[in-house]
Amino acid sequence: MNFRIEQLRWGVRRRLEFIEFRLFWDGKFNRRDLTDTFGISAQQASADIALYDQIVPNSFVYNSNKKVYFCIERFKPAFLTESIDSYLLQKLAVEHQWIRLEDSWIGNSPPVEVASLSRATTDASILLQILRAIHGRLEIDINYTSLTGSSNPSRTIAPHALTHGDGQWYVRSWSSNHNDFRDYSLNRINKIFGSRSATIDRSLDFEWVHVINLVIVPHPKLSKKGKASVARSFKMTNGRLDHPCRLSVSFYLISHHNLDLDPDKLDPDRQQIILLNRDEVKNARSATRQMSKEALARTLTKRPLDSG
Amino acid sequence: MNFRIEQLRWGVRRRLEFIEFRLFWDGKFNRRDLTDTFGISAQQASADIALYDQIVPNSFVYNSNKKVYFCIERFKPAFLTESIDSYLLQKLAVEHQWIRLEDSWIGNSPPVEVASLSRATTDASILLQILRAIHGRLEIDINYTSLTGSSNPSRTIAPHALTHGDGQWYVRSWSSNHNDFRDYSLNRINKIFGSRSATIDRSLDFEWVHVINLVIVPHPKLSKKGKASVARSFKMTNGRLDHPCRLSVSFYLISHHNLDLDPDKLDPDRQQIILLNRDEVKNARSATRQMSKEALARTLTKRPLDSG
DNA sequence: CTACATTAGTCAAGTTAATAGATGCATTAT
DNA sequence: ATAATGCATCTATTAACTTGACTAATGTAG
Repeated sequence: MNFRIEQLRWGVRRRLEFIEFRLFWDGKFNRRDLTDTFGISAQQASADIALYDQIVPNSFVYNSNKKVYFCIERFKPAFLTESIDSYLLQKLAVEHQWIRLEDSWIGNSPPVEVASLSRATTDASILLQILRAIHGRLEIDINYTSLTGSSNPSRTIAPHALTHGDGQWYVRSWSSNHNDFRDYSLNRINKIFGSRSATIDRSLDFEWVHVINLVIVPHPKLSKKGKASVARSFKMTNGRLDHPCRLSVSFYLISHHNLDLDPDKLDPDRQQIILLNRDEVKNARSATRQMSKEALARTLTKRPLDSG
Repeated sequence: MNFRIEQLRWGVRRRLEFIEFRLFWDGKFNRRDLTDTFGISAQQASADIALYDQIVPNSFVYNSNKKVYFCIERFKPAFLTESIDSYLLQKLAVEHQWIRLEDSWIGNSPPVEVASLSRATTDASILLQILRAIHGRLEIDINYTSLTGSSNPSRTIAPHALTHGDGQWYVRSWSSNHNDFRDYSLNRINKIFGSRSATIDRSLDFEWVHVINLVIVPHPKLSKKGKASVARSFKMTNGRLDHPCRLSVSFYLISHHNLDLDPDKLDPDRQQIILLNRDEVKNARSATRQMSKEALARTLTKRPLDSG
């Protein structure tokens, strides 16, 4: 019989994919795994197993002793998109408790330890309101816990984008209180009260709009082999990485990799990479801030803007 | 009619979940979204939409003008048990190109920028062989690009666990060449040739087994408000975080958050947190290394060990 | 050693889910 | 005006899945 994977229904395909995922990464599975994961009957699970055997012959053998199906070495996966990330990503997500173990396809897996400090999570309704505000071009009043902190927690912001930096989510927004564009940490927004149409033109956020090229090279004091290794790890070409990124985001990258410090301040092993065009980036940031301020001053003295 | 969500079949449930996900996070969806995502017919999609309407009444209205279903404010989701993470996690994974946009449920979403340097990915077959080695308690010969590097790239390691630190995956292993336990970066393993039964007892990896408590507090030079904010962000209780972690993993945490530096070396805003029991951790590490060495010396002089 | 639980496979009968094909209706683009 | 798109709904048919009944191999408790 001739089977075409594409013409299988979505549900069936996912189950066969599951069988393959387990076979590939765990080297084994049994019928129970299927019935538990998808809530199907034992008969249907048997049928699926038989179907997979037809589509990918010689992929497993049943060991009636241990009561599991073992994979046959060098079987050719037909469903998996061969991305390693699907496995490691699921492991990471499970370890971080981002998803439940039951919702992942990870079966028997080795001990894993994830080095990270867990952060406070944002309330879903807060994120939802932020998304609505971004979409509807709204200006919202928030209760915010600032780090350097004025005593008044009230802010009025007009958010327009999300940023992820260093394990945290930020919302890029116009701040009516400061008359410029800033990042607000999602999990420091305690409450949202009141909203109205925004009067600021998002395209005036020059630090967001302006993309700069970070030129990154291995730390010069590393050995030749060390440099080559770091270069490969960061996917550099000719020992150099050109990483374009928005000015407003460059801050997180620079701070995360300590790229703003003097190269001698930390060990080469620790530092690993340095920013070649440090001054250029620094100048671009201050120049852009200045430009932004002037542009804002011009538009604000004329009339409030609302971008279509 | 009475519907119970639990008795719906897996495939149907996922589709209704999808409708709700889009309604909740995007505020809208249309039939096309369903047919495209799940490869079902238009008729079935219509049926699903009608079914969702029965189960969760007053959740959406059809706008024949714009040809989309819009969510009704304050509808009560019935399927999404998940938190905010299901949304942000998917966004992050898509941005990192860990998963394809088509495989996520993210629809229309705001601009997002992720601050991170992409790392080289590991070959699936390498990870697979590592997993097999961990599982089968094997010792493997690898070709490894070390950072500090001897000129000979060959190593013989007996891996026993995976570690994720600072954006990279490592495999915790016994090194026959160095006679101790070390971390090997997954994407610096170029090739695996040869394998045999391991002769080392994993439980002798004291730095892995030993769990220490990292005592973390906000940077003392932060303002009172700043401290409170940092405390909340890191989910501290009484302004203090007790974070238990394996000694071998503590290194990544400490280095990532610059916890080994003198608190004065970096700005409080930048440093944010400090490690209160720095010396204790340091001593524990060297003591454990010493203990490990002695234990190894004892067992190796007697006979090769193999843990059951 | 027997009795029993577990895991698996299969056949048959019946239900539910999904498809194809066809019709109508409303909106938007040409 | 005409074509194209998106949705709803009807009928007939097929594929997917379930329940129920029966068989077989293995491991374990008594």
